[in-house]
Amino acid sequence: MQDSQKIIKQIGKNIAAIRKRKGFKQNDLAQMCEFEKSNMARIENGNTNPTIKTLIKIARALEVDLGEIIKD
Amino acid sequence: MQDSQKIIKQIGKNIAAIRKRKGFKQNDLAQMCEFEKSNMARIENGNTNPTIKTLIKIARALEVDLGEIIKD
DNA sequence: TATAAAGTTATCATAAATGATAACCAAATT
DNA sequence: AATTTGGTTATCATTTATGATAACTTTATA
Repeated sequence: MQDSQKIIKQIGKNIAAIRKRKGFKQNDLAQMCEFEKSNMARIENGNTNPTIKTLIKIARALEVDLGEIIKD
Repeated sequence: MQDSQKIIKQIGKNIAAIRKRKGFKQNDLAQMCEFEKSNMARIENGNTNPTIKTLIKIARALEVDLGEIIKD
């Protein structure tokens, strides 16, 4: 769906923004979440449809509420 | 992860609560989301790790913000 | 400009979400 | 008790997220 895609893109932007604000590289964050940096890039660019578990891991690594990541 | 599981269970409870409050059956909601009622049961019971797109569809069908669904 | 570092994209394998269908269970109603 | 209705679980197929790896591009820095 086109509208879901917009939200997914926004989530990616949120993650990237928080990550940069906290001074992490994509690779750092990927390692903290125990997944691949290629996956991190896919997520930040909205090129995948992440599971909620993946987003939970990211939120935890960034020490923010899950809501911070999904809000637009 | 065990902690992710708790959040996933909570998300399921949130969905079920909102659905009931709005007077829908699992099957109604499933049809609105254009997926299977078996999948709806899996999600409400926390027996799967839904994608964000799935949760977006549910939030839209229930006419609530995505945040309402993921909050604990 | 060259070199390195960060990010992106591609590819293939594997694990898991969802589709599709059916059977089963629980609760309500007759 | 029987029937119906809503919810749950099981199974198999298909699709897709992610793992794993590598190459490529972009950006920063010497």
